[in-house]
Amino acid sequence: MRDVAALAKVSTKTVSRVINDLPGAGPEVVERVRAAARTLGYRPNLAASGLRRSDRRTATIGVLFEDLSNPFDSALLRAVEDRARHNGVLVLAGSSEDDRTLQGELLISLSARRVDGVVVMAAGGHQDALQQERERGTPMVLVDRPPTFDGTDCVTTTNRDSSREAVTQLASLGHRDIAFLGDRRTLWTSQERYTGYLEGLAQAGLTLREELVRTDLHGADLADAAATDLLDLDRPPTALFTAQNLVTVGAMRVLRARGLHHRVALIGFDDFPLADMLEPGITVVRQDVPGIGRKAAELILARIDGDTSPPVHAVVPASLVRRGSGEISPH
Amino acid sequence: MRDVAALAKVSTKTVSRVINDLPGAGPEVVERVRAAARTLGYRPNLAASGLRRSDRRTATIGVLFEDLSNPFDSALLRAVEDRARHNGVLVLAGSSEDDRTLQGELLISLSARRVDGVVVMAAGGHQDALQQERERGTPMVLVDRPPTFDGTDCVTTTNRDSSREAVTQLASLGHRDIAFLGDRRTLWTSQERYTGYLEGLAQAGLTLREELVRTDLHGADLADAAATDLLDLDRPPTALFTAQNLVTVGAMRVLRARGLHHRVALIGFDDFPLADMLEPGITVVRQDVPGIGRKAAELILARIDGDTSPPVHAVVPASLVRRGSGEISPH
DNA sequence: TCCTCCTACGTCAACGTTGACGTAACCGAC
DNA sequence: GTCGGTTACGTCAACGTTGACGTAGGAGGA
Repeated sequence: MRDVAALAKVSTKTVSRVINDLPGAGPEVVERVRAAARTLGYRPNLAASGLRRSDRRTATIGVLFEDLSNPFDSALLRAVEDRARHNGVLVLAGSSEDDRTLQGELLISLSARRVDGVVVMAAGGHQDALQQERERGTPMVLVDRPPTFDGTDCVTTTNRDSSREAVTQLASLGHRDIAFLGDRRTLWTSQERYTGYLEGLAQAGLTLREELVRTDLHGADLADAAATDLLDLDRPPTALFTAQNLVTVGAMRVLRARGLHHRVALIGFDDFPLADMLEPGITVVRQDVPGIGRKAAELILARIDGDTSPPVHAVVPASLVRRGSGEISPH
Repeated sequence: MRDVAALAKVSTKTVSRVINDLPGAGPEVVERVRAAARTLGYRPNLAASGLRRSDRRTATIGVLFEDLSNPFDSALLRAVEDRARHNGVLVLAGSSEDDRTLQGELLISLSARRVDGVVVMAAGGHQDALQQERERGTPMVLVDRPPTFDGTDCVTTTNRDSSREAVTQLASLGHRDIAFLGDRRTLWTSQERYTGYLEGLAQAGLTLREELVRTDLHGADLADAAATDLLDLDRPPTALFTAQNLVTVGAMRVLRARGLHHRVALIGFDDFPLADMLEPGITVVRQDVPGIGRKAAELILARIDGDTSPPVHAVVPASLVRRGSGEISPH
């Protein structure tokens, strides 16, 4: 900046005025400064600027999801990024692996970089680190899972209602033995979807068969094993409700391996690419991922802009997409 | 920091020493400072620190890919992120939409935030903005596509050789009418894969039928239309080589719609989730995405650490994954 | 003519932190 | 007892930028 000022024969303050489009600089001075900045390849230092400015903004938000290579997470990131860029805000992204310790460390890293706010997919278990960061004043929006503490915005989907709808649909086709395959029980979404499953059973007048419920299926291998085990039961399920996308894929794989993919019904929570191209197409509960991301971004940007209205829990509706696998009757 | 110093009854310099684990602070002073920092919830300001430190690092790198919601890009991001985190480095991520203007703007945003280096998937066309940023001294690694200027590291895959291998495989089954469906011709990868296609034809003694070559298929809709058009030819292709993952999906969709998915052979460039679960399984050229990401991250971290060895063009081998669709004979 | 107001600049200090350097106290050696 | 060296601190300025404030010169009105 000093070099630019020297080349344009003005003070650094005037350079500051020019690059920030502030009044108080004559037309030919503006042109001189612009030219000098161009020839020197000058780029303002946003960190130094933020240090001095009164609002102390970095125009950067943090995004802490579970796994950025998961299609759900990356679609969400993209939606947040698009909305943020609209405001000139960039995104510092990290994967927490659903590990509280790692999430806490990443949160500290983001905090040290003075992000203006964070959008977090909370890791399972207690949320002490999140709550602490929130109480330090960091604007925060949780996505996918709600906070266990007060005063924080959050955006989720209709986990329970949509799960109930899926199970009701299966029951209406005559299924009486509907299995539940879920992700880790520590996750709120898993619990909600399980509750929806129970509600669906109850609504259809079906009794719960405990042995048809498998949870903590973290990863495709565990899902494979659980599905295999279920199909080996004396009275195997005629329909599966898989409550997470990787679990759905694992179950599908097992059904195909056994040639049962046209005989056992399957509804999965979360859509995934190519679900429509399989034989049969996979019926899923589709979340409105761009909608969730956009909403989360709008909330965090509003909070950063000083919105102090009461915390919001936005629920973005999911919808059942019928493609065939969920429309298979029991025999 | 001043508050911590006051509470611990030391100078800010001593606080600095303690939080940076520098010598020159007695054991009980260290403890007092740590306690004070804890009770006040103090977080060092990395921006201010970087401003003053001699190396001027922000421990942040920029990642500029085409579309973070594309599985290829997000897997790459994740690989870079993992390797970077290992060094305490965080990732500022952005999607360029393959738009040079947008990419340039994002590059300026990253530069203003003083990222230590950038990993870029160059947008098609000229790379003036990239070159300019590079010449300003920003460490840079290109992925997926090489630079059109000198002095910059890059990591790509075996586009040409693997494409040739795919076409050779189809020809060896007796296919003589092999179509090429490619992404935008401005992309280096498209050109390389097309060259590989030509080499494969030549190697098999086949002559090129120009009408079987369709390029600039940006997006699934264009791929659909091109595939439809090809299959409507008087002498339609008996095999398709699709040179990008979205194009592959579009072609698959058309083949299925026409009931030709068991009759027309298909090999795609880039693997995608569930390619193995389709009927038939889709034969693809699989890139080693984690390998590419790791290599790119290692290169940029090394450059940031002052590695001045000559620029590297790392080529990470891809491999042909046979799943069925590429093993269909012509009648 | 003189005063006021505005415009177009410049000067200075401060944002939070650390490098360079200073200093007081203590240690061991001669 | 003095001296050189080490340890454990503190002081000061500077990183790149901007808010607060100052000032010179010109325009406009009474």
